[in-house]
Amino acid sequence: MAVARILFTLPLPEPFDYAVPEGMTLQPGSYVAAPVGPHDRLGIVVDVLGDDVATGRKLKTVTAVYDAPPMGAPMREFLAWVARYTVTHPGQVLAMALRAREGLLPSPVETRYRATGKLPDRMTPARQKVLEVSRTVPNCPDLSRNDQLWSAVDLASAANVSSGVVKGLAEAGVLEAVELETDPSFAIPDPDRKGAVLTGEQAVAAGELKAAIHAGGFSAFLLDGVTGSGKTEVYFEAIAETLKSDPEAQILVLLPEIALTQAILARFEARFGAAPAPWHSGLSPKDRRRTWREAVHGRARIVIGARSALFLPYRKLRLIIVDEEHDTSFKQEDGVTYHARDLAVMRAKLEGGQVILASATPALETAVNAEAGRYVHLRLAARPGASRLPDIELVDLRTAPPGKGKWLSPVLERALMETLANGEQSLLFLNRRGYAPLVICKACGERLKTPGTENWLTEHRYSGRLVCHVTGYSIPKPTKCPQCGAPDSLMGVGPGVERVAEEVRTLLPHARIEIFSSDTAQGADVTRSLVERMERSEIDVMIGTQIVAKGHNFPNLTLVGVVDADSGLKGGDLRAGERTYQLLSQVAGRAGRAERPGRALVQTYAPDNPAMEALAANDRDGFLQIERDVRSELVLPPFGRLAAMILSAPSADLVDKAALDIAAAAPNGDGIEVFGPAPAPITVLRGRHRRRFLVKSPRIIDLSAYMAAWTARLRLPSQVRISIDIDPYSFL
DNA sequence: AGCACGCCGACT
DNA sequence: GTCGGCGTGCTC
Repeated sequence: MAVARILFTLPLPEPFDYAVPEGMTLQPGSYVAAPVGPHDRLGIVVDVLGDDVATGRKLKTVTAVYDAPPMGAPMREFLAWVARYTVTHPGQVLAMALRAREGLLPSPVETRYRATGKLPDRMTPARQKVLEVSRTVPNCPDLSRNDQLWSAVDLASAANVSSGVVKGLAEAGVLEAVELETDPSFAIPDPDRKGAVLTGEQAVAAGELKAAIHAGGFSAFLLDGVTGSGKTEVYFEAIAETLKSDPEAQILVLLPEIALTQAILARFEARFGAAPAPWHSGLSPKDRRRTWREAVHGRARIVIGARSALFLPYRKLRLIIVDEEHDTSFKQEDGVTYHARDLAVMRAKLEGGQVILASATPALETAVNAEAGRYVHLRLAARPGASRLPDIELVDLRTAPPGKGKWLSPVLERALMETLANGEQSLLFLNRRGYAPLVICKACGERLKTPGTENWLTEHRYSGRLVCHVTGYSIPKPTKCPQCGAPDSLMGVGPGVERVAEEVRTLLPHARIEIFSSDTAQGADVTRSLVERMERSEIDVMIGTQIVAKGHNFPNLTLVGVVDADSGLKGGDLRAGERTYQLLSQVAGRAGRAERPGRALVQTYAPDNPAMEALAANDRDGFLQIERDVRSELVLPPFGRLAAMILSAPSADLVDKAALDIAAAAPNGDGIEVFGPAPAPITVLRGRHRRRFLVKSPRIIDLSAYMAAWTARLRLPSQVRISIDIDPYSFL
């Protein structure tokens, strides 16, 4: 009798051994159920061993093996590598891969009815009505074909009869029952449909990708081109080539969550004649199960998803595309902390496939890898068609400040007036929701905060509330100061989009003004309607948060004003300059995308900051060079390594005490510096007080191993929890 | 992660 | 005298 070594989706210290029953064949990667304590649990076989391993041991028996292709060796290696790198339990990483475990079972079926053409022996008005309705197509989103397939309930209610009538007709053979899979397979993409005609430069890039796919084996590419340069068309060619090269090949396209729109799905469908399989946190349990099952069986050929789609156990993953690879939403911040872009490269390497990182403003890490030759650098410089990048001007707020109580400088005010007079549109960008980011009492100077924290409350006039953007805490705006009791003394300080809108209304009383932020654009419908009205020029001035930076193309937009370009630079975040550059160049790129030339005015108190200078000069590579030198000098990523340890406990007292013990337990290491403890970026989260250590090391040090060694020897009170974040992104 | 076992405070 | 708090340890 063989022995199976099984890794469970539980934080057990190691894989457990089980006897394999007669007649069950298992192999490494098989999905199995086996008893752990009183319950059967899901796991995968990591090894199949001889019966000598069982001698002298009382082993339990594997309960069942699921009918799915076993998880391949590259995926299992990937999961093990992720666990080690992120200092997480292997079982917990496995749980991420098996998040839709219902997909291991066959699709549920539901019974539908259709007319057979036979007539009942006895016709009644009710039966007549049912027959009429049954010849129409039900309004059912799951049926892509023109199927006249009705569920008994829908048919009865559409015909306005009782379900007994339908049942009777089915028994009489007038209606026939059809079993329909609840989770049908996805349509198969067709790589031979014609794509867009590529420009010379695009064809060269596509040619390189195709050659690598044809040659096989791991290779990584940076597809580097401004918005509108045709990156998508180029990687479509790589997808088509991969589909052609192997009838079982699967392709994963990773996008920032916010970019996973109907529009991008439609674009894939137009190119390949089939919509890709979607994967993101908002999927219904049914859709989640469907995509998971189809991915595991290798039937979903193209999966398009947010960062977690990287953990699906594809049967044969050959190509990964990370679009907008610089986007910080690829960094998972809670639970298992990982960066999907970095992991995508590792996964492609282990699978022996290709990975394409696409961006107009590559992350420094990516640029450095490309420069070092680890990635093939494909450049798309030209913007096809008449559109061109806007002229970017810095507005020096030190010499041309806004009037008292205002946030728009005279230069920007004039530009807004001119643009309106020309019948063109303006977009003002300010990455601050609400009316004012801080509320103080004029009488006593009290700053209103979320109780028990240092988080300021933001005034929202739209809703008449004070809201904490960190914890979600929210109260109606008090009529008197909660500290000193002075009436009508609370005053909003600093600008938010609502206040800027108010200022524009005063400046341009006849303009049509809208705010576009996560507060005003709740739900896909409202968002779409705002975007459509902007496209149809029914809005003159749009004031938006970073939600406007992504992807929309407004042909009549010719002026972009950045109200406070410096806000992103504050806070000592090591990627602050980089992120500011990426965001601002993306926002500025919204202007003048059609025939009309655009203009971007960027208000700043720091016009000589390298990020600002490079932005004005449209010199991305120059900017990256400066950032690179700074990071290299300071031995920060990607030239050094960083890790964070966050500890939390129900009380500040407890967490501070634990922090001292943890600090004392830090192992010594050559070149390793430990900073902290300090209050964590979010000091109080869900009732838990948090402290953080930051660890810095040279590149050659295995920082994951160091963090693992440090935590392994800690003995902490059970209320204190610790989590490790390798290569943290938030520092504030 | 669950779940059971085990030792100290407010109840019938 | 018990019911129940959650701290500690185990699961092949």
